Amino acid sequence: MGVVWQCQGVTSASTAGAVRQGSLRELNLAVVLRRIAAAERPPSRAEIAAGTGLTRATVSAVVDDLIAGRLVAEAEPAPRTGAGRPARGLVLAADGPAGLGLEVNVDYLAACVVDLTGAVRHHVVHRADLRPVSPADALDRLAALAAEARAAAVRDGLTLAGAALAVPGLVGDGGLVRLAPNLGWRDVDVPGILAGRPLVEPVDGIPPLVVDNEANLAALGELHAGPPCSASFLHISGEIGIGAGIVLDGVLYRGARGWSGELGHIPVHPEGRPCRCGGRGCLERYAGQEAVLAAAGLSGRELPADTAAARLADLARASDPATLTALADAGTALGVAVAGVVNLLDLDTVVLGGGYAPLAPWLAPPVVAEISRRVLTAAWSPVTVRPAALGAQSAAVGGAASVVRRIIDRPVGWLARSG
Amino acid sequence: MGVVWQCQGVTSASTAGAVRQGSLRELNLAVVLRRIAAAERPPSRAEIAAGTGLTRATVSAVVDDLIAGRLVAEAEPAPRTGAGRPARGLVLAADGPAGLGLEVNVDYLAACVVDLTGAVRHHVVHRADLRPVSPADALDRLAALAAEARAAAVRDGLTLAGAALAVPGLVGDGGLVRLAPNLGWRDVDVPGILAGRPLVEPVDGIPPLVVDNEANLAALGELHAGPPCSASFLHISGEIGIGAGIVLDGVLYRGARGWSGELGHIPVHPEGRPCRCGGRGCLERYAGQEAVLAAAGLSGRELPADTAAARLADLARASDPATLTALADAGTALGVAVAGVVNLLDLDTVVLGGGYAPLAPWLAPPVVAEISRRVLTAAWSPVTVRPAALGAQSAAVGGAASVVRRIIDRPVGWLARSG
DNA sequence: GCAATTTGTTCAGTGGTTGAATTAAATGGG
DNA sequence: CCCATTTAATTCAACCACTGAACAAATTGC
Repeated sequence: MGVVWQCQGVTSASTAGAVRQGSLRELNLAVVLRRIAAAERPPSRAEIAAGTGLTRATVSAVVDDLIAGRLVAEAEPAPRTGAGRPARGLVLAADGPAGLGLEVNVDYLAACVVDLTGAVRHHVVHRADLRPVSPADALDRLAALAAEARAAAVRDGLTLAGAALAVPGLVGDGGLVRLAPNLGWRDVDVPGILAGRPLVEPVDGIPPLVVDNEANLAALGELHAGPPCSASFLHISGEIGIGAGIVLDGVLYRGARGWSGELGHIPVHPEGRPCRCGGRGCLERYAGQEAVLAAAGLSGRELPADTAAARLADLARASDPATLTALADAGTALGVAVAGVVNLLDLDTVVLGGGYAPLAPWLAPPVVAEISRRVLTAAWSPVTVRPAALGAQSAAVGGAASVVRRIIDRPVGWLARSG
Repeated sequence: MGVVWQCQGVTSASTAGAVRQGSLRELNLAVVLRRIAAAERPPSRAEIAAGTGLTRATVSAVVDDLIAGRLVAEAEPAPRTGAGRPARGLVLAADGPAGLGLEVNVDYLAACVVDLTGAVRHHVVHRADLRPVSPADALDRLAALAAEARAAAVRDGLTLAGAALAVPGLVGDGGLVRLAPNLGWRDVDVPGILAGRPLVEPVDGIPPLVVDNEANLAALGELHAGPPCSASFLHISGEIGIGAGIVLDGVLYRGARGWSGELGHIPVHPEGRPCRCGGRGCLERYAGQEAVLAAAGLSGRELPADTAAARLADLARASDPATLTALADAGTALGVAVAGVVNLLDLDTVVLGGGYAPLAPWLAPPVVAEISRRVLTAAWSPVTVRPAALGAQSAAVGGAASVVRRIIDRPVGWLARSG
């Protein structure tokens, strides 16, 4: 089994939308499964029929297929509501397909398994400074971690249907990592290096390995694996660089070339501090990790990137004046950039993730202040600023969740597998 | 026939996506019609079948329905290509349904009719300073203009299937114009005022009147009525305020509450000139019409808003130094804001529309300069900055085009009408 | 004139939804 | 305890729209 990369979200223009005979069932499988996934408590076949407009007969037939394919299970009877035959509740199966989420970052590797219900079933983290390690060696270690997670999943009766790898950098066509500055990677052909490693079972319609930006996958995690949230939000991953995942109307927006979310280089002081990107006054120079550490009187080189945020949070909790000022200034700069984004996109939620998550108590107030000062429509309806629900490891979880989401959105690929 | 407002792009969550028996034909009607609309030269039934994956038999049946419903017509035989029975080309009908586009702006009213092919069949403009006129009176005059356009359309055998009204302001639920500062409107219930005026024939699935922001409709015009363009772009309407219509992956993004596109209040100098919005250093204060006129030594009050841009263009063509400096500075400020947007959204095209369209020769170079300086990914693939293809009146045309687009995207509503 | 070729139509066959009738499983009143 | 009532889920004949193959139509080229 080879490892193939496939661009996410690209629909072939050739046969786009054509509805053939069998597509009817294919589409209705997805409709019913999505409804089960989105419901707050296990719905009955009758409720699904009433909600979708399909006949009870059709829903029964579709549900039979889903149960036979181990995507759905019948839950214990729901609490009595009144007269009549009791409904049998339907839930997503916890022993069917699962997604494998992987992450390479500056000072750790991670692998996790998420099942259909969105539960994180396994999670392994391997701490190590990966800057001096070659890409091939780093991916070797990652493959070992993945094999470990896979074995654990198989023991639970789960089938890994696909994998997603989060990297802190720009990803181009074919899973090529164009540039991951803090990792020191440039033009690394990840699928090529991992080729031949059996990470997952092949499933029609699910790419065996998707490589994506860390911020994008973290946003997907917030959307699919976290508690119910707004359909249009910005997830900010504050690391050394500042990336953002943009979710609009419930779908991740990747940009014309897949390079959206470069929040770190939004100008906040057009003729301010020079930036390594060639511009001046980029947000990264005011709210990036290095800038905040320097303003707080710490040197970023001394401590691993991952603990930098924790260190700052400790100092802030201890009311260290330099740290409090540094965080307030960073929050203001962040707020200026975010206010512009909110004015442009009319978002109702901003999520502080990555390294910003533990610092949210100090960053959120100045961000909110700038938003209410600068956003025209804030008067009519408020903008929520909150820390990421999944915390720092959300990229790997988000990647795994994006895999199971694909199955929910197009279950026929999985059903065709087991025959 | 009452006038009803309906929010664009909102799919009812209740029956979302359920595919019933008849939906099959409904969806395939749309697939085939879209293909005919998107084709560069009239495609044959066989070409459509090959392109969509449907059978020739199915395509024939679908096309028969479309021809019977006056949405499609057979074109004259295409030039010979070789052996075999010659194909009969299919084109969108020019005598079927059409859209009515309306616009209220500071110093003019406009009405236009666009047919299925995207051709502007009629266009009436009524110049008048509307700032001293009450909303009810302004809408009265607009209704008269609409009646005129309607009569002309009927003479051509066209049927008006829906109307869209562009206003320079924020539009809330129910077509309520929350705030149109330059018009002096606040909480104007447009559908209520126009209620009872027969603007269009009722067609299932097409709201009789959509009220929308001018920048949104202008972007839709660029997308649907202009020459083929990128699927992800920003259309900037530079008037007294600066609005933007955002098209992502071929669909207009309206925001969580429908208030996206407030480009004018993106901060470009966070502690710079105070703005009437309450913030400081908003783009509008550096690149808005009033700011540019003042920098060029002209007073905005003297001349109607519409001719201000033309006046500036004249002066620039005559190499007036103050005007050239003013435009260069405005372009730089615009470029700073746009660079941030492009970094965030990874757009490949920026369209200068509204009052910026005639000034594009002077504004585009500094915008391009800021983009190439500040956008990380500009090195890999360039960003196009160009004037709007439809020019200044694109909002009305875009509104009309958005109506016919609805018919192309869901023809069954129209077909159900004529029985 | 005839074979070759491509387009478009006809028609029996089939997959999947529909709607009504039927069975299943509970509650509650007499 | 029995039975009417109520709601859930299944069964089954009917029907709609697509499928695939065969056929008719229209043109080129030998």
